[in-house]
Amino acid sequence: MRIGELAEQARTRPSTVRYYEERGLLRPPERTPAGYRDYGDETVQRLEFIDRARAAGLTLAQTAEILDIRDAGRSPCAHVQDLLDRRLVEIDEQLEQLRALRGSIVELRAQAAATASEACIPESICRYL
Amino acid sequence: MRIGELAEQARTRPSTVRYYEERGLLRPPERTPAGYRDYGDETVQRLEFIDRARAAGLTLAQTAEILDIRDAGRSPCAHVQDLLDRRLVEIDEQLEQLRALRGSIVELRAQAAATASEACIPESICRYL
DNA sequence: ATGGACCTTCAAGCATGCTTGAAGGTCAAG
DNA sequence: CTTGACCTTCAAGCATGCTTGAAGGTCCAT
Repeated sequence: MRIGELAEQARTRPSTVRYYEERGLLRPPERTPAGYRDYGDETVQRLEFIDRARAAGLTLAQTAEILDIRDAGRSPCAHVQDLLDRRLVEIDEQLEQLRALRGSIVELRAQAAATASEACIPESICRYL
Repeated sequence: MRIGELAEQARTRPSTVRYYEERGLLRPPERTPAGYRDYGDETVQRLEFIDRARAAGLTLAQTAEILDIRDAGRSPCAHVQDLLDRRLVEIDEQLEQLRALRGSIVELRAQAAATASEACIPESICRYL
């Protein structure tokens, strides 16, 4: 299978497939006599795995690590569990930051509403901030 | 006041101040005979405003817009209110996405826990994803 | 007059995940 | 034999908010 068909089956693009190869997520495939990349069906699964990893918020570097472990013949599950656990911590931190940011914006609005518009003098630029 | 002292008073750095000037958030200041930038005290307030805008999650481009309006002699408050309202919508969307992502990771973990480790075959790469 | 702290400009780098462009080779159909 | 779709490599661009580096000028104290 050539790169175009592979990309289509995995719902991505040739440029992305080449990029993944460059980043070490895909191993360099066989080549046809003309130099075209020639993939087997299993590469579709691999691209789908990469997509699931992405959907879980893992970086390409982390995904490459997982694939390297699998390619070395070992089970990446423990590593993946660890990555997901840490991702969960990060997500909770991000959630907390976003909630704090949301709170401060709401508060800014409340303060501005309670402030006479005359208070919005050039020196302070804007009473909303 | 030269750029180093300005940066110190506003708790930032000379390189940042120059960058803000380049991005249009600060107007080109006077220059000393030697060509050094020469700032007045009000620039400290302006840098502090930029920092508050950043803390509210506004981009430099948006902050520049606000400052342009103020520099044109008009009140940017209505615009700022609009920006903050839209920022709030964005934050809510991001919160929703993060919550969804969190949920799917938790679910992945639950599924993996319920799956025999034998199911973690090379073809599927990892039962966690 | 020399050292060091400060300033100048302009260009490029960082991180992430790709995409786009340039210049060119391959291959099947008409 | 030409057209067009597809492929190749390598380099650079995008977006954001800066930082860092190179090469050089200024200024004050010693």
